Amino acid sequence: MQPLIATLTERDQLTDTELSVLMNMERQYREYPAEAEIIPDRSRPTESCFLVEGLAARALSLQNGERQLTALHIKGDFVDLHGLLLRVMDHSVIALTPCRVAFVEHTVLRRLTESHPHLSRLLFSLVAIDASIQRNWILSLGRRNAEERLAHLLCELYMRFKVVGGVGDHAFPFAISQATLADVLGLSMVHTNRTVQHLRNSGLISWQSGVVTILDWGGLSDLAEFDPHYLNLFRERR
Amino acid sequence: MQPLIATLTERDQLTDTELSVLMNMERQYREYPAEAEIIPDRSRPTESCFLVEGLAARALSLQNGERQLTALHIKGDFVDLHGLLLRVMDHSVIALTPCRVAFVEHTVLRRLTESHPHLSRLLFSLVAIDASIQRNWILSLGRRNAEERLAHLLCELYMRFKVVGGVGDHAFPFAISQATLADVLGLSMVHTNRTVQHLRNSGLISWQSGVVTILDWGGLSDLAEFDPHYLNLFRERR
DNA sequence: CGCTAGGTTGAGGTACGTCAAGCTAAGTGG
DNA sequence: CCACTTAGCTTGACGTACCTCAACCTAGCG
Repeated sequence: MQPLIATLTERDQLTDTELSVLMNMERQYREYPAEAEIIPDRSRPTESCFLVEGLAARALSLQNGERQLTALHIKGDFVDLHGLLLRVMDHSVIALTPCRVAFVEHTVLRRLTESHPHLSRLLFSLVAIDASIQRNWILSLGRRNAEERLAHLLCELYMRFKVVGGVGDHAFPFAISQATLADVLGLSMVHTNRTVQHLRNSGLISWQSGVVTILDWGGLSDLAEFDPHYLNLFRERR
Repeated sequence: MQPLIATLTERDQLTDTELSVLMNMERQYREYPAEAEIIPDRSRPTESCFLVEGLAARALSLQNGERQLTALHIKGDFVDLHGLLLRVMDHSVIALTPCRVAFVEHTVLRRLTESHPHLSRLLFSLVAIDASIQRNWILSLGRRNAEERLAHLLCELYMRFKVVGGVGDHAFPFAISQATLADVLGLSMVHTNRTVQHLRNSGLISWQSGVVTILDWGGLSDLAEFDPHYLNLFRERR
């Protein structure tokens, strides 16, 4: 529960009642190996889920098999809250690394949203923050070159990881293959590789055994024109 | 009010009470000329708005002045519902053509969401549908070439226009410059021009005096691999 | 009649993609 | 301990989808 609570309290204060509502929320934990499908496209989930551990993604594909990941999720992210609103999935959610996921019945969530309006708004604001992140990905894909795009992604991930903890000094776990990263960046694998190497050779980052370390935060965030505002990492009456 | 009600009833049935709540919702209309800023970036709106007439967009920019539009909005779209959740804007909303916009105080909306949970969910599901559209733009920008990207956009817009009416047979108003379209597609103006011409010369579309006509829906939607499912254009208990 | 915004065209450059080969490290079986 | 396999990373050569620059064209408008 810790990561989800951290994600929420970063955005607004929770009352003791709200905290205990969350702590006591009926849920079921499931484990997924890397590459597993957590929620299939076109399914009609009857429960929503949040990530407790691991890295997951939303995936969309073309008929020729090309794949684009439209969001990356880390522990604390309510991955599928919008399933509560949309009913039929328009994309799939997959585990990129082994994942531990907590599932909550829609009925439980719906009851919660009706009895705790503030907590409900706070939860839905996570959906809005996700949308805000997606807008920034659109900006990256449309107007940033490969290097800037990767730099921006790494800045974003570091800031998000800092909220839920478990990161070292400017370092965070990122145990995915470059082929997967290519599906995030909308690039080919080969060019992704060259882009990663370029950031490494510029001394901006290191990336080894599944851990990214940002060696020069100023340099990387300047290159990316990174402005964390869109992540809503501030307490606000919501 | 008609377009908003059409947008909502396309997704779920409204009770008479909900209809009258909407009809009687306090609101204020404002007009904007093309290019005007409807909601500035970094502002803290105290009201949300929906489009009654015209074409609007969400805009994000880089320091060098390059611009990316992250969403296109037509009449009936609740452009800024998420301002209710996020407080500080992370992008600007601009009028692409002359726009008529209805503003509703956050206090009014908040009261509504607390007294009418179903209507509230239905409104928030519009936010989720926006996010779903954004995911598809990410797919387009990451994995579709210029022609497929434009084809997909036009298919999407036609389907959305059909819901709110006022369109001819496979035709809809699209009175923007190719430079603006380039900012939607993440392309240069020159290449956008060539892409438009190519679709025209293939006999798939015509685009003149601000009206796009899809001459060959099958051809265009095949080219785009368009599947309207993500627009949630079906009635569903929400 | 001239001005202007927007559309069109051509020529040349570049950031990417594709293909194909080779490398490295970790795991597997003998 | 050593072949052998495999997944992932790396490199080079070459192709192409897009970008940039710059000119010109067109229709609408004062």
